Amino acid sequence: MNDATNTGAAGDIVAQDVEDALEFGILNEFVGMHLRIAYERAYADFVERLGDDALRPGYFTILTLVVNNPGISQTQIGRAAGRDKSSITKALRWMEETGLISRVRPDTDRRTHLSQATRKGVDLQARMEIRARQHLTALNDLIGADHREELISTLKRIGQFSDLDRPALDEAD
Amino acid sequence: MNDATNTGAAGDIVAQDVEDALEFGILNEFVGMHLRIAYERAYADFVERLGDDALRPGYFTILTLVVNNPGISQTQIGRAAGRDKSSITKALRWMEETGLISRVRPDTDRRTHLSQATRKGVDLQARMEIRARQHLTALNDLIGADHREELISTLKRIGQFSDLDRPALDEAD
DNA sequence: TATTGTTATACTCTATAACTATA
DNA sequence: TATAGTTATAGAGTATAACAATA
Repeated sequence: MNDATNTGAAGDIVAQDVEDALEFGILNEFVGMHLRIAYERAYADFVERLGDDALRPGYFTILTLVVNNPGISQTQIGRAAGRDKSSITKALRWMEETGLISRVRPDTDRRTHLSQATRKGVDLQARMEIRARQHLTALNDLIGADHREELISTLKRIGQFSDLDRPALDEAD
Repeated sequence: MNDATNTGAAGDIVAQDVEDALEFGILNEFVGMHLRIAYERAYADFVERLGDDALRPGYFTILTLVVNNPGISQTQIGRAAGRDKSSITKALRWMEETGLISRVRPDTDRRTHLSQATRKGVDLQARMEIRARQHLTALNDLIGADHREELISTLKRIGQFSDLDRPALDEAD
């Protein structure tokens, strides 16, 4: 690691030679940064592979939940996708207007809106799922067949992580 | 999986009972969604653990790169952090004004700005790194000591993934 | 011609809080 | 009182494109 205690005297500063020579320090272990970069790459690959006219990953997630769970509510969608219910409103409205889903307010509880996919929604989801599987196959080539399940279960554990579960920590590493 | 081919007749729709009963379908394998959720949880834990007055993860990443690589340029920081150079400008300007870093335009190439941390910047980074390691320790408890390296190397591989490396894919799964 | 850093701008995704209508 | 969904608003994080200075 380089000496970084110089307080700012400008004369002796020297440019870093090449990118490869950089020191990452704690960033090598900084899971959050690697999660962000990996997420962005996965997102971009999905969009490139499915084309600009297809639904984006977030909407695909919602539509897939509706297709697989006719009668799902907006709140349930939010919980399943790890988002606040308010983040789902616009997507569902758009899907209803576009004819991908229909929503019903049941007499037994007129607060809730139960969503189900229309034929058009089911078909779109099915077409997208084929492409999505190609995307996953490409990712799996990177991940390695024997590591895939472990990766996903690890990500799920991190996703469920909350400060409630959190053990008290008094010292570093 | 439920029958989802209903085209919209409203009478027979039934609410999903409980969240646990939901069908995720392809979403179970949908790495991108799990990456996003895991990233958000990791980000939130970092912020909670370090406090509101500390730098956020993005700025911590930049400051750490500067501390570990005196003389690093803005473009190098961007590449190392997986972001466009334009996304770094505001952070570096702010850190300079706050006295965390100083920047020098060398006579050998007056286009570039070489950053180095001041004493104040080094101290802040060191204090934050202690807390950041507590955050990583908590994450590692979830990840499992024996899975940590593999997780990070997998995330790095996904992060470097580009359509250039991408093999042609003609069929699903 | 190419590169560094800057600026203006805009986009995506998401949450918070206040609201309504129901329960 | 509590819950489902809506709305308005705002924030974080980031990229694109055009630009000036410099190489």
